[in-house]
Amino acid sequence: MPEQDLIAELRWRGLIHQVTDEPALAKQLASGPQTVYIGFDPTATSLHVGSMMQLMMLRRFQQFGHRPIALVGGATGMIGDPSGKSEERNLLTAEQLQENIAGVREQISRFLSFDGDNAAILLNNFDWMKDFSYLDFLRDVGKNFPVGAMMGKESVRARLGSEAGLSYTEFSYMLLQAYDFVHLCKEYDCQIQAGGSDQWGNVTAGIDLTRRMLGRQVFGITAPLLTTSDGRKMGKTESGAVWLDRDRTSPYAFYQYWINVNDEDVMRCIAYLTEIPRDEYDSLAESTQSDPGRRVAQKRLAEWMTQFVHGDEGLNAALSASKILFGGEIERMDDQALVEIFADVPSQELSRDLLSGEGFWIVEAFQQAGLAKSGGEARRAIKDGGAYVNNQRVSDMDQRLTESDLASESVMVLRKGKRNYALLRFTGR
RNA sequence: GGGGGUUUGCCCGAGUGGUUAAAGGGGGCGGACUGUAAAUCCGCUGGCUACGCCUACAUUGGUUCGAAUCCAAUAGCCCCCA
Repeated sequence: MPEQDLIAELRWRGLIHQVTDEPALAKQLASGPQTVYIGFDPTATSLHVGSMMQLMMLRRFQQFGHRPIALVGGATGMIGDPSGKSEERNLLTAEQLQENIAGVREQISRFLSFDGDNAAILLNNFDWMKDFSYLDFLRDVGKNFPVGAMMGKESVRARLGSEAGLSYTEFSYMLLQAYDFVHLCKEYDCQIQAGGSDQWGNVTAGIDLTRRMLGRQVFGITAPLLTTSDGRKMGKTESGAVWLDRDRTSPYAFYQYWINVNDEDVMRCIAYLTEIPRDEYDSLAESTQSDPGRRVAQKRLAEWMTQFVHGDEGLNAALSASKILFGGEIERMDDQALVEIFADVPSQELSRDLLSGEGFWIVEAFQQAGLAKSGGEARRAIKDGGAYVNNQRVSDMDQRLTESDLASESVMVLRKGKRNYALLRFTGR
């Protein structure tokens, strides 16, 4: 692919929020392969969909022949970036940080190519920060930071104006990140730092520092944040963030998240997060416009994302689970298949004896399954017509469950409302 | 330190002696509609061995046949004077 198209590619996808000296950067990009870096905070053992933007950004650079550096913030993670945070962060423990770094590294490595002329590089800034003494750092780096300029940064101003305040530690964060850029520029000839728009302050701090310390012009480019049309951050559900790690967010839940994206947001997600090309994008946009009910764009987005993050088998699992959970009869299935499909659903093990004799009272069953906090709540669900056993509505308050109500050898599928499922497994004797 | 006010169910907020498990709104949960959406509409929203019983209106103790409603003390919050 011709290098000069990168900017155009990023632009039509809406991925350029701010750039420093765009004409010079365009020239630089056109002059040959460049090295670009993005930092990732090891705040958890997994990245979430918010970080996908950054990951994809590196991929896009790589696809256009540039060399990406993914920097895991082992050192900066010890401090905590105040950008966009309204309160002082708790410091992570050393062990926690180690685990996080390992998890994040593993994930990043899955999405970049480590072969060829422009093989990606994975670094940890702890490696060059660990031997930097406090005194040396103050003399070499700190000296180049006018406090006035630091005070002007949005991330600092926001916090100083609030009750939460800002510790010296977090105040110093930007020096560390800025120095990363200097280091990468010196050691890897890295001249571009990318990131989310909340990183603008840190990025420009790095650019200034590089100019002062190395006398070199380097560039910054930030992408917009992934937000919904009403301004909220995307990638959050009631139960928390949407993670890339299948143990935290199953392929099914991941798929469902994207399927449910609003019409107003879906095209932006496709542009920002996928590599679906322009012409298909246009036809999806057209379809969303003319026939929103079919949700062609949502399906494509969910499919692409799930496939990309969880592979073919992840996507297949998500698709088959979705099919059953949103309609299908549940009958004559086997334990194995049921448990797989309902992998996300809470389950309870109960004694099989409950099913013999009189049977197991439906109200009690819903309580045990965790679908109702009290008997009253369970009764209400039944009265309101919102209680289902194996996807069939229950109307009789006094119903007793027996072996004939099992959906498979030992499992019963209870549901309250549209989507609240729970499994009861009747085992033992 | 003195004076006044306030305290209600998940939240806000009516209610000043008896059909009050407590108006109304929000939220939540169901249902209908729908596109596994949004909007809209409807129902439910203390517990239980459930047409009955129990526990609830800051806490404790009183008055009364009967109190969330009256009295007293205690605690929290708010305001005014010093």
